[in-house]
Amino acid sequence: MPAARTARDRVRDEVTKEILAVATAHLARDGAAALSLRSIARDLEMAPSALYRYFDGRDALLSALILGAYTSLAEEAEKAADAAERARESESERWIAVPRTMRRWALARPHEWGLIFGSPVPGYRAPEETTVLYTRLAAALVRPVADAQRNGRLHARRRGEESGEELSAAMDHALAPVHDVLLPDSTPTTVRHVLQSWATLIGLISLELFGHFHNAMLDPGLLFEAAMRDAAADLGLGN
Amino acid sequence: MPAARTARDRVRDEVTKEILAVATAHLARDGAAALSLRSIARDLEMAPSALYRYFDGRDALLSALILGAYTSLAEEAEKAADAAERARESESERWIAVPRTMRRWALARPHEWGLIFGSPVPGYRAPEETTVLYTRLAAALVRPVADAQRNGRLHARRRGEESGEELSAAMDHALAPVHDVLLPDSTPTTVRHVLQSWATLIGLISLELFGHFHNAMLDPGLLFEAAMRDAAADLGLGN
DNA sequence: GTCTATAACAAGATAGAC
DNA sequence: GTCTATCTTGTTATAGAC
Repeated sequence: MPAARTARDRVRDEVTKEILAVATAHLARDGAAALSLRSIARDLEMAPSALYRYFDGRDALLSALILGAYTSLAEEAEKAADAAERARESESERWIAVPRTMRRWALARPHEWGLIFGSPVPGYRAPEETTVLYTRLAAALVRPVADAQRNGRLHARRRGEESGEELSAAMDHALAPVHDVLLPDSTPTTVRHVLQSWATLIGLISLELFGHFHNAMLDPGLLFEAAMRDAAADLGLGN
Repeated sequence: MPAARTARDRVRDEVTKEILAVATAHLARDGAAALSLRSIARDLEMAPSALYRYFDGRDALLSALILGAYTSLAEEAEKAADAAERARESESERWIAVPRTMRRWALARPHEWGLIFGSPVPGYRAPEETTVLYTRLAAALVRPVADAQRNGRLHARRRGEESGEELSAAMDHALAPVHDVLLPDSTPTTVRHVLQSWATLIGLISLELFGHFHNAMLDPGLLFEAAMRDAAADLGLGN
């Protein structure tokens, strides 16, 4: 049936893109809270009500922006992971590639970072498709770990085990989803370290972006590099 | 001059408290974005414009709420640090006490956590007084580390040093503010580990609270405990 | 059917007169 | 303290143009 792309369809896509472009610009300038349909309509020189032909309302537009942010971040991460893989860098360098790219991405578009990792606006919960993109992002980050594991070149310190990690049973179960989807060949300890590194990574970028390092940590980038290096060592990635 | 606390002053304080109480309740129910002066005024059965006699506007009210959140969190953290100190627990247990309290606090009042550690609403930047409270919070967290250091019972692994931490110069400078204010007797490596732990701590709680562990990490509390235990080990705190 | 504009409604923040 | 006026916002109803 609709294999035919009518002229109207093309115009519709065009206008949709324009709306999203203006909305993204407003988001970057004023933040999500200040996003206003009327203001976007003014910029586009159309009536506010006309926007409703393209988006169900403010919430739907915001959802589209959230989805766009997720997509952009996931794609950037995958590109970085691919590049590091092709460049045959050391394992720890490959590991750091994605975090570094995420930080750069975040610094370039802080409000979009906030859309993903900031306080969720109650009501407009993230659209369903974001879970797929979240997984793609996580998979890009984890790829060097999975590769090293597969090649038997992962020499984890198993810090926890040394001191007798007794909670394995409950912990294993709690880690199962990530374990199964992202790192099926790895040990639970590796999965746990990956999750902790994920928290450190998100925490460092958010603290920097949200102003918590102001006058405290003078060079967040330096700390970030050191932290991700530590994470690589904890995971047992060679350099 | 106004050493005399007139009756009007007392009433004014009373009403101010009532406003803050209602505002806090609304915040907990609907989140910061939905905070509405009119709705608060309705609950208090007064005219919306009357609120301007007590707060300069919506932004000022929100600033007061932010300040309240900081105060509450800092006080809870200090109480937890005091209790752990009095209980003469092991050093790693003392270290975990404050993070554990922070997580509990956050789970009980997620919107207030978002006010402090979530995406900042552009415009209402945090009031100046928050820096003092932020320092009190950090000092409570760090107290066991400083004590162990002072008693010569800190056996840091100095993981970074082993592999030749060449960036000491720039890193030392970047760490200086935290070093001087919070941990003057410690090594830069300890300060760095504290900052990384801080990021992990904030990251874990935020990820949990903002829904990123939904269907991924089934028991965030377990991961939190393990991560903070790891942090204690990295810092060289005995158990 | 599809798009757009006009107009209207409800809710909100805020300033000023009283 | 209140009331009123002005401005902004999201949203919808309606009617006309392609």
